[in-house]
Amino acid sequence: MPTASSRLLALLSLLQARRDWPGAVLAERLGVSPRTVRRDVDRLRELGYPVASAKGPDGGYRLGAGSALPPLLFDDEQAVALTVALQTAATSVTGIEEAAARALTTVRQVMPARLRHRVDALRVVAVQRAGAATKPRVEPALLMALSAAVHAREELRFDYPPAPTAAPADGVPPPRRTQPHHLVTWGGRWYLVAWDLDRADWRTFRVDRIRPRTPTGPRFTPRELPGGDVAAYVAGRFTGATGPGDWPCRGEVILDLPARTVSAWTRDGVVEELGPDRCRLVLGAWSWPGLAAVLGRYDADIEVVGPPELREAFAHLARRYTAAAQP
Amino acid sequence: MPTASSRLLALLSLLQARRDWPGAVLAERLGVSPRTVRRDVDRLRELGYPVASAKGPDGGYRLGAGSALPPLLFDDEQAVALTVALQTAATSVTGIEEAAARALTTVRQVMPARLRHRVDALRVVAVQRAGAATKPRVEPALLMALSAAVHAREELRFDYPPAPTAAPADGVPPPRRTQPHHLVTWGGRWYLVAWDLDRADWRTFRVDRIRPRTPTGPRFTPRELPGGDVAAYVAGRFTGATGPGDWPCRGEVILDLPARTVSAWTRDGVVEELGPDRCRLVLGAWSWPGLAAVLGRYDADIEVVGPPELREAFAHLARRYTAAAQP
DNA sequence: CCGTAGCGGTCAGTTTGTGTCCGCTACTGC
DNA sequence: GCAGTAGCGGACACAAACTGACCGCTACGG
Repeated sequence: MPTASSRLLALLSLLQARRDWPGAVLAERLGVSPRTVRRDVDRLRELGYPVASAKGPDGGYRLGAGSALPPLLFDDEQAVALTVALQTAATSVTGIEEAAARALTTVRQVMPARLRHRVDALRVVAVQRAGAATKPRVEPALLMALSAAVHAREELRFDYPPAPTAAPADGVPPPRRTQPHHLVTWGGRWYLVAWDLDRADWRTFRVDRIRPRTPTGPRFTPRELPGGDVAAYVAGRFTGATGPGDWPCRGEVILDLPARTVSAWTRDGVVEELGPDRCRLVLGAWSWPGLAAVLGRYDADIEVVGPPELREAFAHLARRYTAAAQP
Repeated sequence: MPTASSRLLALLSLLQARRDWPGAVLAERLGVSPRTVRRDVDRLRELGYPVASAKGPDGGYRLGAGSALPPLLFDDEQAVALTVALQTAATSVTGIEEAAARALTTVRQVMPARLRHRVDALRVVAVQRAGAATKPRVEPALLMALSAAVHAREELRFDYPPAPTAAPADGVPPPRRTQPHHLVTWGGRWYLVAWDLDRADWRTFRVDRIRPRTPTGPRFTPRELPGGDVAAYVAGRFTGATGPGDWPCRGEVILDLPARTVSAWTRDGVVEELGPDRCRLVLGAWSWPGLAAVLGRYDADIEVVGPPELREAFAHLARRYTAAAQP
């Protein structure tokens, strides 16, 4: 039998059972020398268990907070929030579902019995919106690394292979040099909002395509994001001007509908009121026919402001729809 | 570092998180050979942990119930998952963001310092998809009450006011009598999947409209959901037959595109492969023109299978698009 | 009846664990 | 402040274990 491993677990339960354990007693109980006990305690500490020790007479080892002692004082709402958030984590963020499940069982352990029961009773089924399976998985370590750079305000270099749809460039693109400002999740995908030092402009990078290079660069002083609000910036990024690989097509139309109605039905895009039953809509999409199709959703007369490609797409779709309407 | 001992703890943690773990997957996760995984499992069994295993295809390891686990600690991945899940909780579930934030600070307290720093460094901005603000807030207490009924298998009576869009009925509808089976979140909304005793059929209720009545009824024996899988049932509910207030229009078309391509671009809906470049798509929407418009996104020839309303909608949209294409 | 997946034996090479010995430091009580 | 106690940790040599590779075997499901 593997004496070392099982002894470690035994040591854990001994430390759990009593407040103070002199090293000599532990040595005897575990059948090893005091030196080995000290080594085992070290190992536990390396694993993260907070083992406190006191020197001098009445010294000894004791298991500190963090694993058992103070049952975590959650109120009911916190317990519900924890459970729901961890059980549905996969819906908004791919790639961490299993870690989230483990985290839930871990916190469960340090809860008072009453809350533990609540957690057990709360079983949530999070149904993915279809298409979620195709979302890229993001490594927790990568998230951590990027966020650490944001937090430390350290310049970040990374490789960023172009999207496969992009035209093949000549040779390997040089690494990006950036000042990372925000880590953002939007629609189940991760983005890094950063100032691109070479392009001297803000960029929104897909986290799953980022390959960080070491070492990180010097510290930088954060700039102010245009508009100040990250959420607004990112939301606008996907509807406004063409970003790197995002919304290659962007068009402008006038709809015979109240601005209120249109914005209620519009996920992204900019709506501007022109009259009680008339508004301007600027919207982005991956392709011109796609954009034209989306604009058809509004069941209202459409006047194309531009660009011409959008007009052509409407003509294209009109032909296709005419054909589809034939029995 | 004692790789063997910590690996045992990691193995325990993994086994807790999921029902079934193929040996090969565990081997990869732990960074050892499958042989060593088998040995580790043996060790756990020697230490008294009930690890069940199944041979053959779909085999794997699973942790039996009932054993007292050693105090497990958060590892790096759990810390990241916890932080991300709690910071982005509002994205998938409205109404718990504040409780989630408080829960995070509470959990933070029982983490080793190293992980605490990681948590602090991980700052995530969760950007709502537009339209999320209109999502109804759901009370944690209500979720808890419903989930408790599901867990306890107690029949549930509740008032369920009809959607405001429905025709005004005469008088107040009587309370629903149901056998609640699953609590489901989908696209930021909450649903209760239950067997409606009066209608003798399955129903999907919007949680935010449910007003429970007390007391709850007697215990019931769960029925089997058609198809067995809740996720599939709910997903189908919103794309298939008309549910309560969901997807009033549903149509079927054949597209000249590979099924893979279509499902990659389809949030909801059922895709069926008909050939290498041909597939059937069943999709739901709020209106016929809306459905026709969405189908235009795929930039492929469309053959309408039915219903006739969809064909008409295509003709309607064709006229509109022709007009829009005029300068 | 075949493919998958868990089971377990053997073996060699290497890593780790262990006890012993020893000097050091922190705390307590006298 | 001085002794005694108890935890800390380096060094070292020997023993034990762990690990991966390779093997054939057994259930199970289709």
